[in-house]
Order: sequence, then C-alpha cells, then structure tokens
Amino acid sequence: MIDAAGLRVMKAIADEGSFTGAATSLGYSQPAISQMVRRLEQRFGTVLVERVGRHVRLTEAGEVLARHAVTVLSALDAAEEEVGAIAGLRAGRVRLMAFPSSSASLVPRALALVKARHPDVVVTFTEAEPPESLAALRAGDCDIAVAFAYEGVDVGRGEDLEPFVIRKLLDDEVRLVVPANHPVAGHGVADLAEVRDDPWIAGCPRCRGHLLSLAKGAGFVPDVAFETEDYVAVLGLVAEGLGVALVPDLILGAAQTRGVVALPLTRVARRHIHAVTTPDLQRVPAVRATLDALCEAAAATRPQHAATPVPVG
Amino acid sequence: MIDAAGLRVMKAIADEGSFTGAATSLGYSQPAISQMVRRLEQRFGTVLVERVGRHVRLTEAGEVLARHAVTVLSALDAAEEEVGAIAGLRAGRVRLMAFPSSSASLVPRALALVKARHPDVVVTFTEAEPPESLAALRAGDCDIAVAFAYEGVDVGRGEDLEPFVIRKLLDDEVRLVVPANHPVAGHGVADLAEVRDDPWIAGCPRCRGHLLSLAKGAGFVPDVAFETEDYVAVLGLVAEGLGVALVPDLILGAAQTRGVVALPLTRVARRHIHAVTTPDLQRVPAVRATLDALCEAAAATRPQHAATPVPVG
DNA sequence: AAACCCGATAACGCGGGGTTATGATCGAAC
DNA sequence: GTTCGATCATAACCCCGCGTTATCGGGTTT
Repeated sequence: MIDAAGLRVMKAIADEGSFTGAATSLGYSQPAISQMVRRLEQRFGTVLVERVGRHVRLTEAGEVLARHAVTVLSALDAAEEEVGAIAGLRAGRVRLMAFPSSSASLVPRALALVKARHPDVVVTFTEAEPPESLAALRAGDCDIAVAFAYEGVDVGRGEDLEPFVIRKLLDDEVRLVVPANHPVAGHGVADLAEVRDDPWIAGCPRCRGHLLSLAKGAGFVPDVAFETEDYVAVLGLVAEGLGVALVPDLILGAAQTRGVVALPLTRVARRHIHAVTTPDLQRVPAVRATLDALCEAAAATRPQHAATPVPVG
Repeated sequence: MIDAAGLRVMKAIADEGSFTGAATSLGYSQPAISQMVRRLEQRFGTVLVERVGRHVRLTEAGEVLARHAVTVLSALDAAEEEVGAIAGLRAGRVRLMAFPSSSASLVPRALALVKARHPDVVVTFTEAEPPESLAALRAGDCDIAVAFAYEGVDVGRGEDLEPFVIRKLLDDEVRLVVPANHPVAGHGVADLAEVRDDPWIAGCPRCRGHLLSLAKGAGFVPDVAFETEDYVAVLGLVAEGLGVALVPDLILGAAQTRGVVALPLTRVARRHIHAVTTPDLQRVPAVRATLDALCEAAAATRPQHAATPVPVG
C-alpha cells in the first residue's frame, strides 16, 4: 500500500517544479527524490513524471497523486496536531471517580489545580464508593479512582498485587464523634471501650465493617442504631444525642456541625486515601497531571487536620 | 512524520478490539502490531492503547488516531484507485497533434480503435504541421506528434538523435499529379524532367522544399506558380490545367478529384510518416495504447495505396 | 489446577529509503 | 562553438523501520 511519504514528494515536485527544489524544500538530497519517484512509478506501474529537458513535469497520473496529497497530508497533520494537543496537555479528558467524602475538599482543590495549569484539560468527576470505582477502572470506564482503605481490615494491602498503580494521598485519622454533652467529651482523647455501651451510628458499609473490626479489637460488639451513607446526617444524629460515631478527619474538616465533639482515639485508627490508576493510564499526560494535582491537594489539606486534633463543631 | 501504516493499525485495533484480531485482519503477525503500537506511542510521547486484562482499549489519543485514520485511508484509497484507473486504461487523456493531411483517415481510424478498446481514454486532437507539433511535444504540451519527413531532404535522420521515440507509421509515396489531358498523363509513370517546364503548384513550405530538392536532383528549378497548404485546392488547380504538383499518396486516397492523373515517379520519392513521442510518455499506458492504434491504423491504410499505383481522380 | 487465549519480548533479517560521489545531458552565456 | 552551471540519473553504501518466528507471562475459563 502507498504511504504518505510518496505523496509528500509528489506534492513537493508539483509545487517546486523540479526534483532539486522538492528535495531542498523537504530537507532531502536530490537523489532521494529521484529514487522515490522511480519507486512510486514502478509501484504504480505507470510514469508519474515526465522529464522534459532541464526541468520536469508531472504526467496525468502524477498530478492525480499531487492533488490527493493535499487531502491526505492535511488530514495527517490534523491527526498529529490533535494527538499532540493531548500529549502536550492542550487537550485531554480525564474520568475521575472518587468516594463521596473526598469530594468535599480534596477533589475540588485538585480539579482547580488542574484547571489552573491546563485550562483545556477537562476532568469529569463521578462519585463512587471504592469497590465501584475500582471496578470501573478495571473495566476501562474511568481513568483515576480515588479510594480509601481502612488500615488493617481492608484490602489495602491485598490490592497492591492488582495491576494497579497506587499513589498515596492522605492518611486520614478516624475520630470518635460524641455529642458535646457526652461524658467523654471533655477527655481530649477517648478509648473505644469508654463508649462500648453507647448506640452507634454507622456510615457506609465498609465504614461499618471498620467499626466492627475496631470494636472487636476492643472486646465488644457495637450496638448499631443507625446507618446512613451521609456523614452530615451522621453528625446531625450525634448532635441530637442519638449515638456516637467514628468519622474520618477529612469529613470533619469539611462538614462542621454544632453540638458534637471529635476525639482522637487512644489506639489511633486511620484510613488511607489513595489515587488508583493503571500503569498505562498513569503515563497519559492529562492523567498524570491530575494525579499530581491530587497529591498536591492532599499535601495541602493534611497539615490543616494534623494541627487540629480536637476540632469542635 | 507519521505515515499511513500506523493509522491502519490503529484503526484495525479499534475495529477488532484486540491486537491479534487487528493482526489477522491486516495479514500481519501479532508481534508486528505490538511493536507498531509501541513505536507510535513513543513517537507521540503518549499512551495510545490501554491494556486492560485480556483485551485492549484505545485511550483518547488512540481514538483520535483511529478516527482520523478513516479520512486518511479513504483519501489514500481514492488516490490509488484513480492512478490505478489511469494505469489500467480505465481513464487517461492523450493529447495528439498531427499534420493536416493525416487527419483525413489515419488519425480518425486510430482514434476509433482507441475508443473501441478503451472507452474511457479520451484523446484530444489538434492539427499542426510537424515543426509545430514537435515543439509542442518538447514543451510538454502534447503527448504524441504525428509528423512526416521527406526522404533525403528532411531532418528525418537528424532528429533520431533527439530525445524522441519515433515509431514508423507509413511510407507515403509522392506522386506527380497532372491534368488528365496532360501529355504525360498516359505514360503510367513519369520522370520529373518530363514536366520541368510546366508551372508548379506547391503545398506546405516543407513540401515546397521537397519539390525544390527533387527538381534540383533532376537538373532544373521549378517554376512555382501557386502555393497553398490546402491539398484539395492543389488538386483543383491541377485539374484546371494551371500546373502540375507533387502530392503524397495519403492525400490522393482521401481527396478524390476529377480531371487529374497521379503518376508514380521513375525515381521514387517518399515521405515517411512517424508517430513521435518521448521515452517517458511512451510508457504512459494511454499513450502507448494510442501509439499502437496509430500503428495498426497505418498498417490498415498502407496496402490500399500500394495496390493502386495509378489512381485516377 | 490445567488449558487456552492474548499480549510482550527477544533475536533476527530484509528492504525501503536515506546518504555521498559521480556521471550524463541540457540550456545558457561568453 | 565551447565552456560552464544546473539538473536528473546512477552506483555504492548504510541504517533503521518493520516485518518475521520463538518463547514467555498473565488472565479467563472450564
């Protein structure tokens, strides 16, 4: 099959009117043009260039090629330019999935960073809990999944074996949230055993699993009175004195609620927040830029919470 | 610069959904696709294919390439088809120039042959005397020149050195045309010296030159009473008894006139009719086909005149 | 757990397509 | 007419793009 190089040569000959001119205009030597024309001619089985005295003229077939050359070459240029735009971050689309509580501050900050640096990169964002986002990543329906894994209990270690690339964003400390008038509220620090008989308010299924795991470590089975995926609701329920809850720091930083006190646990529990992608996607410029932005956004949010061990809503 | 092969591969991957599928659909081996994709990726500096588990998906940049591939490849196919049509005589244009008296039978017959064999080849035809047609051929303004050269006097031999390809068509015998009531009319054959004192009617400038040359050989200078490029007029003038003339056989076969007799010369004089082109153009299929048709048309006209040594108008 | 399918990699070879050096030829200019 | 400059053709050479086969590793399936 014919390739584009031949067409470029034919067009250059048509434009310049001579082999030498075409050669210099393309940055080639003159024999390169001679040979290319000869190859094309025996490939097509017909004469393309008529050598008339000093200079050359295209035959009918040669003019056909030169005419089509502009179409092909412009389409080729367009393709190259478009891909170059993606590679050069002057374009590109990143499909980001993140768990709901990350969308409060971490993700918006990252998106703002990306937009500031690469205005033409569009990041689409979908909320999804970690199992779902990872499945989407596996299926090729998303490019970056922001996921969390509870220290010890979760698959955080196990999934390192997956063909995923994991970038650590935050270590999110989990705090005990109690009503402001709760007996332990003033302690400054709390042990799970101190509230073993309180009713519990559980968050998402995996958070509930974490709670059960921690409680088991402390030697009790929690009385889960409510379940809701909405952490604002969790805090509201606590504020009304309907129970206590474990709430990650990240959420406390975003959703302030009056009437509750968040206490660090004596046996510190954390969840790790990661940005997950694939080795391939990691090398896509727009994806890499978004990952970088996520890391920076995480670094910017971390000290804020580390400095406020006892935030009061 | 990117070439078309890469785009073909990307499109095949997009269509087939796997490297192996793309390979078989293109007639390649599977590693060829792997390597091509890798080359493209490092050429563009970005990932084009996302390897997800068993099969592969195109990234955004990859899809851009696959999308542009259809444009480029279809344009490429169109060019190839069009050139193929010319090479396969399903298209093509031939610019033919011939001297006026050839257009009576030789050229029309040849054109009919071409049209019958290759209906889509168009032959454009312009009348021109040999010097003019050869100049046009040299300038690239025509593809085939049908020219004649008088034996001995003309540049017939000399022009073999030119960068021209010459195909012999006819040996056209020159006859002496006299009024039917002329003394030599009944001789069956004539010598120029027998009419040395008659007034002469000359044809085109080169024909006149031929006449002068022949007369010089016979030891006299002809009294040229009339000159005209129109051979029908020449014959008319002879019929009216205004002089004698030398007229090529080819014309006598086409333009019959009452009242004249054409006699073969004792010292036979001929003009050679050639089809002239360039080595390049000779290899253009449509040109070659037209040349062949001219040769056949000439072969078909030759015996007709050879068999009638003494045509009487 | 085994079999199968698919992609990656290694090693290899051919040829397209570039280079420089040189020759042949045409057109122009002295 | 002869010389000179510009142009295309050819030869010899070289590199690397782009195929090939053989083999390995990983994921899905049964």
